[in-house]
Amino acid sequence: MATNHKVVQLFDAPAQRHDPVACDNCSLHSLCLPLGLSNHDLTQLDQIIDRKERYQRNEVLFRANTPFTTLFVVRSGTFKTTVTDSNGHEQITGFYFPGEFIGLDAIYTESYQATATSVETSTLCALPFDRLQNLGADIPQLQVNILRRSSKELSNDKSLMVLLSKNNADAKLATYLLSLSARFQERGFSATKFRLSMPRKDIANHLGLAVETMSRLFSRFQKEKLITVAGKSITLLDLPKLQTLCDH
Amino acid sequence: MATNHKVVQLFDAPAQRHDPVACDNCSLHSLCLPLGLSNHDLTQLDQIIDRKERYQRNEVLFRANTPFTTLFVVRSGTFKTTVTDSNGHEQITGFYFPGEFIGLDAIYTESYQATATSVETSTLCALPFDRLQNLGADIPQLQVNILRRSSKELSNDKSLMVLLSKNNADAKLATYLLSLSARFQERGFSATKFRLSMPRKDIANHLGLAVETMSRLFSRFQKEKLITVAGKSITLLDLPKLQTLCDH
DNA sequence: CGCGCGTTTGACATGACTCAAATGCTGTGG
DNA sequence: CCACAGCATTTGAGTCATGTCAAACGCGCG
Repeated sequence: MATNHKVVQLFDAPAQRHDPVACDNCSLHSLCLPLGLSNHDLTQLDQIIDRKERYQRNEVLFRANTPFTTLFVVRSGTFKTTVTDSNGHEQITGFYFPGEFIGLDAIYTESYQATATSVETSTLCALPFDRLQNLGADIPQLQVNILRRSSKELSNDKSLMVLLSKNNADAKLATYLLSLSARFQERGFSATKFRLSMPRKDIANHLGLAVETMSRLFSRFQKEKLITVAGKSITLLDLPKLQTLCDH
Repeated sequence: MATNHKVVQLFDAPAQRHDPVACDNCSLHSLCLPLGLSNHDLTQLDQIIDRKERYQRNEVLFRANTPFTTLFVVRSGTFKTTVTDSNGHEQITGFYFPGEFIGLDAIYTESYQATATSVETSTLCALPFDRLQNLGADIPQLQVNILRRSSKELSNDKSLMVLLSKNNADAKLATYLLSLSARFQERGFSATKFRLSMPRKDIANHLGLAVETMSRLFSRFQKEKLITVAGKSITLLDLPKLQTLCDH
């Protein structure tokens, strides 16, 4: 088995299959920065990457308003980013799965804009930004790849904004589930059966809904045979119908 | 006078003051790509920029799902981007003011993710992306600047997501008004008195509210002496109180 | 086994949407 | 210059979805 945990962590498998010490044999290769880089350039990139140890649940990776030094790429597990308003109310601005970048929005301001926390046991790669920029001056393709990642996150965020401006809870949840589905599929996992690594409370917060509404939605969607949920595992039964729910 | 229009267009002034034909003497210089570039590099950048003619109200700049070729920078006026779901319902994903980039989210997908439309009479600079990339290979600082712009928009979008997940209309409008205020101030305009170039309907749509709710909010905010509105012009009277409204 | 937290379910209040209509503004043509 | 058409904005009344409060339930962890 790929893991010795009692419960198979959805995203541990690919990272551990090869136990990557280099980008070269990382299963996330094609989702990440190495894309299109020569072997020589890849070796240079490899040398500046710090492969951090394991994060347990709810450990803080960095805090909002601290100096930006490092970009992170999730290798396994899940992270979330949160901002806290002056009332102390927390708002989750994003979940991050393997191959996704954390901290891109801090490049401009040179300080992290949100607090990043692990949602479950997770690992990641750390890319010191100054060294990455030095490298980028010699490897234009690397700069392009970083920009492309940033563009991709922009594109995601726009979709999320559309999701959030829907004034209909059904549409919000349906859209969110399909977005998860697409991201999992992109990573070689099932598009219809996956594990919700984050608690209901976090999904609700992220979607701007009350936990109770979330829970009721899960129940109703199940009654309507759109999904089946059992604790953290979920199966999407009727993708087309979920799709139509998205459009109000 | 800087303009011969009957009504002074808020953002016409700076663009017309110097009537820029080159980045060098453009008043948006410091907000835009030229930042930190040598004169030599700037000349090269200048040469690939196409300074488009004037757009009238409600003209389409590009449509969603068409091939991405060009980044745009607003020189004067306002643009908006919209996505349309399969029900034909439009959602405004962003407004763009002078010095802001349109199309950054299309770099990854290589097709525009939204339709861009002028909100009022506007002008812009067009940057062919392939030529920009060629130039970037020789000018690392240019690549960095583009990435920084992209990062800045990410940062903006995250804020907007926080705004949209608020389930309280007062907070949404207050946050939005303060965000406009900050952007105007950044461009050297008053932080408390400005013109809403977009119709109420568009603001409502952008914030995920009904037009009627928007209108009622404006009325109530006025009654509570937080703002004064007269048609398209608005004055923020009580920034601190607006600020507290943002936090639910 | 029992505690605590995450989740579910119920009852109720309320804020925002919908529908409807009045009013105001803008641009156009006579 | 005025009249009018069309659209944007405002205001009102009523409904409904979602939030809030409260309590029960169940699962995981110590």
